[in-house]
Amino acid sequence: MDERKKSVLHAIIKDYISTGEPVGSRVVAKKYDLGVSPATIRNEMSDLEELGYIEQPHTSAGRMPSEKGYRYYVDNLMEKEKLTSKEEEYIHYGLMEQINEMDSFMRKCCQMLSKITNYAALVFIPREESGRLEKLQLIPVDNNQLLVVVISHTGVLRHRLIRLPERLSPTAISRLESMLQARLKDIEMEKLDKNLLIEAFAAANRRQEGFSHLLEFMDKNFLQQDGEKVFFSGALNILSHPEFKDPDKLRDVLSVFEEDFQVKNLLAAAEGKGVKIVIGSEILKEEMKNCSMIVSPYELEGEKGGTIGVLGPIRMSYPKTVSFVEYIARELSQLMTGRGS
Amino acid sequence: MDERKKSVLHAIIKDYISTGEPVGSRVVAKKYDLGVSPATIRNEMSDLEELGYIEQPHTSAGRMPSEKGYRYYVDNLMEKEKLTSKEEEYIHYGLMEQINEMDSFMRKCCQMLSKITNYAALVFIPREESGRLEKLQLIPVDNNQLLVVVISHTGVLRHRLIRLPERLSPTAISRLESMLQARLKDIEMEKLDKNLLIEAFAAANRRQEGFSHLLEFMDKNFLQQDGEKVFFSGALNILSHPEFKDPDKLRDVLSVFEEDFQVKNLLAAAEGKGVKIVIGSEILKEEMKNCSMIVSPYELEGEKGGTIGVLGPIRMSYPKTVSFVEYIARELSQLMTGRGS
DNA sequence: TTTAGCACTCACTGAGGGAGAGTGCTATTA
DNA sequence: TAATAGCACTCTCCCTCAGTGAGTGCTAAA
Repeated sequence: MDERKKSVLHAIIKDYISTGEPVGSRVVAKKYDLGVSPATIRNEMSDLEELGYIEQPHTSAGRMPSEKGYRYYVDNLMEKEKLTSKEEEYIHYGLMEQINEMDSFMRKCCQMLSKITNYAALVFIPREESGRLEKLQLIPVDNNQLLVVVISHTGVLRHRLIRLPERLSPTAISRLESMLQARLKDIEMEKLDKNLLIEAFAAANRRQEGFSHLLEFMDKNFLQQDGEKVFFSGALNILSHPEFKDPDKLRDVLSVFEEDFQVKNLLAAAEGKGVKIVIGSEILKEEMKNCSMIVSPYELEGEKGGTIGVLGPIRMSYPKTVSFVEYIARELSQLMTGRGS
Repeated sequence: MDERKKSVLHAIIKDYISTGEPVGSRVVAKKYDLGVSPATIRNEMSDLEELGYIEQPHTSAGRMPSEKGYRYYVDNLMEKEKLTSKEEEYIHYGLMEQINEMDSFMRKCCQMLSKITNYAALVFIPREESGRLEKLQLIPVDNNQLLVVVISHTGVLRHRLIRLPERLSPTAISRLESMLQARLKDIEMEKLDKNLLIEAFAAANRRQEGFSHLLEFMDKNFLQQDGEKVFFSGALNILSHPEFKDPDKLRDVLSVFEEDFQVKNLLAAAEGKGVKIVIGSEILKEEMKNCSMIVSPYELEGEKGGTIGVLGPIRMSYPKTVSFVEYIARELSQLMTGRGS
């Protein structure tokens, strides 16, 4: 792969990304003046095709990059395009607006990313590490209801209202509370489900406490947190890219957005360190073979957080989009650090 | 509008709904034998067109219903199509699977509706009436954090973790607790925002309690519940209807699903008693002029709940879809009654 | 009032042909 | 030996044109 071949490949990919049309030898020679004639370019193109970096939709059409070509491009040829300070400001102040509440902030990041890139944006928020149980408190609401509040040593809180089969006296409640507290303290919050409570109640029963009928009123994931979350935004941006004018392809792509876990899998598969570009069939999902993803991890409170990224057509404006994803992931990490709540 | 005109209109609409093609006089005469010749039908059609119930895409094409035609159809001609007992069972047991948790149950209803009708389904859950404050409790989590729990007389619960600027002694906390409790008891939960707390703290300050610096750590909608929620499902079903093969129309419709509040407005506009059918431009949203909606209110715990409905092309299978919406709204109301939590 | 007959309209389809873009090959040049 | 110019060839795209078929509206007859 000599220098000239690289230049030709680079020119073809740049042109194809901006026009969407197969690019011919004449255009390469003229627009990206490499100082040689179209004929020479043709020879180089012929070689590049043999090497698998470009392909022809049909004889007598220009060339367009293959997946391998894109791969080579993002790995070796592409120069990231820096954001202008205007863009950075726009993003920064846009995100600041929603800084108060985690969920809406994440949503905002997602919207911002989709809006500014004009691709679909995805955000994955992992299950939060909630630590060990620190405190359990029972608060009587009225004669029929009892509020169970559980707090972990990291400050994560869960609560649940349960119905009481009968009135419990304040002393009975506080006895139950200290029994449970003693029994469950320091246990992993993740393990806090009904089975564990059954055990705890069984132990209490051995001391004739007789609370076990309470169990009937708790369901299986008693205090289990929902955990993982996925946001996406701008799914419709796909409509504006001509490669998805075919309804079947469109359906393929959009169908993934119908189910959260699919989006999650998508992002999970691309996990890694730093910005990562996944091209076409490298996304191991048949429906996505016409797409590329650019994803980046982000941090929460200085620790590994989730993943944020965009999904667009393979013919994506990589240099700019990479910078956007990178910048927003960094902003997100910074803004989510040291703010509490 | 004599009987024969009605029959012709009915036939045209039925045929058009099932085929999507403009229907000609020959087809009406043959398939829906009215005992007259195509020529007679043609005369009737000519009249119906003059009356505005049907229209022609171009001369020499068959006729198709106008919005007015559909309106007349759903009001006067249509017979609801009963569900088979198989369908009822399928829905019933499908919904039962998710009965435990309100949110996922609503989501399930929505999915069920979209799946079984093959249109897009929408569910609106209104802000819950949460009643008056019954009990306020402060639970220290650690030296830096305080959990505020608020319970209404109807049993609705909200909580919030706040950071403390400094350590507070248990007695200080319980003093604060009883002060707030006394001050805020019986207040409408809806009004519970920061302004109210400022007042409460101000009152406390007059007695030199000095907790007002806590205020800096609360944000504006301190204990405000998010309230309204919107689910939708099966937006992609629209893709399978040929009237949306035009990307612009498709975009119009799908864009509404990008923002919750738009979906909410859509449903809100169609509120009423019983199943309601909204046709084409009756939906007062330009983007939706090619769609119809069938919506129904549902009940929560015997009281007015939210709205559930489907959105599809104007050429919708009304008789069946109405029954589906009706049945699911009824199931939903019944299953959401008398289960607590 | 209904029907049969008939001329007319219009969308759709497929064939045919020209234009244009681009290639591959070959012979020539530096 | 590498680069170039020339040229024939290929293939898509677009336009036109005629044929077909579905369906209508009108008129005259039953």
